[in-house]
Amino acid sequence: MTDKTSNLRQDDESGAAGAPAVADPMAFDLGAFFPYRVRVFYQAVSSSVSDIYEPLFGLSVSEWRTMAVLGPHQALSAGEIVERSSMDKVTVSRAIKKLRAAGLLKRDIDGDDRRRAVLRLTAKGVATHRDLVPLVLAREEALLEGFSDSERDALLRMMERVRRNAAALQGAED
Amino acid sequence: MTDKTSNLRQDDESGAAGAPAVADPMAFDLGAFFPYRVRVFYQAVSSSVSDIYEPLFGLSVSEWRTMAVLGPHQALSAGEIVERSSMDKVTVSRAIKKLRAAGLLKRDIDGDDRRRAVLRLTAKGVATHRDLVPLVLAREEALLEGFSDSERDALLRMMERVRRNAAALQGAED
DNA sequence: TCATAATAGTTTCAATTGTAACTAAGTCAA
DNA sequence: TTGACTTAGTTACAATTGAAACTATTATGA
Repeated sequence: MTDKTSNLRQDDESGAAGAPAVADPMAFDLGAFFPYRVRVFYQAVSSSVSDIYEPLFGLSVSEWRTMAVLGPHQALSAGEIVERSSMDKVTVSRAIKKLRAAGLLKRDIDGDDRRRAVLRLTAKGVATHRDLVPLVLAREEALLEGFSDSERDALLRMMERVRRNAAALQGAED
Repeated sequence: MTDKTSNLRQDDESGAAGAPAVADPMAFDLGAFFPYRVRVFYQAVSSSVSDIYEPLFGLSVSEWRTMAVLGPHQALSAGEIVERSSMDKVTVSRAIKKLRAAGLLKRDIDGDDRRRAVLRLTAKGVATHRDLVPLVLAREEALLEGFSDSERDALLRMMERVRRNAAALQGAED
């Protein structure tokens, strides 16, 4: 098993124009491919957190995120939850439906604009939020165990730089 | 909009035992939550790469990964692809089915163990792999634009440290 | 050697997800 | 006004996914 760090050969002269220099396309190593590493990283983090809120509180990812957004910002519309959670509106709509059925969230139709529904945590929702938040924060802390403050900062900054590079490759910046 | 970096307050005295110190559970900010940032990062990277292989080659994520693994390691069983791709066997089985239908991959039953099927890229599969790999590597490079070698290294190392922390939280190490 | 267990891979089923189409309500301009 | 457009949110539909059950084959142990 080769243990290489990168698929790119930076001292290669041959890749004159657009296509980058590659030692040998057939030698491509998925395990060294940055996006693959990102996925493995993401999956580990993601399932580590959902191991908290799923079995203990019966919440799906989108439900947890909806609760999380509503915690500090009492009284948001579905659209505002979409903005603050980077989920799409269908996902949010369904999360709201489930959370309402579970009695964690209530909905009031806005008097001025009757298309708009204002969402609030119920007393039960607030209690759940209060119980859940310290647990997920503890898990966050455990994931970053051994990282100094400046390392955490460096990691977040680099992730954000990559994200911006990705956004620049699409039309839509930031 | 608060622009805080972390939900944790490290100078808080109150969190004596297990539960970490939190300024105020209701003040939890999803946008500052590390796992949320990881997801945003992952989604940007992931869709940036699939923008290459999906429209241009009609491959799904799992199909691309299967091709990628088979490129350098001609002749693997489905199980070996599972190991090298961190996909589950159902996903791999389906990717193989599609790739066979597309004529990119062929399957031979192992003579010694007839449960086992050995998979190889066809000539067409090799050609596709050869065309595709430089494009995804160029995209990888674009995502890491502006990163020095040592920064790339630092990012990968930190992602791996987090992943190991996550693995340690489950039973199964590494 | 035959019953049981293990392994490779596939299929079934149910849950999750996103796109597109849709309903309902509000805005705006002629 | 009223007809066209926009916005908020939901529903319908199709694709993706994973857990569990299943088929087929091989290994093992009494």
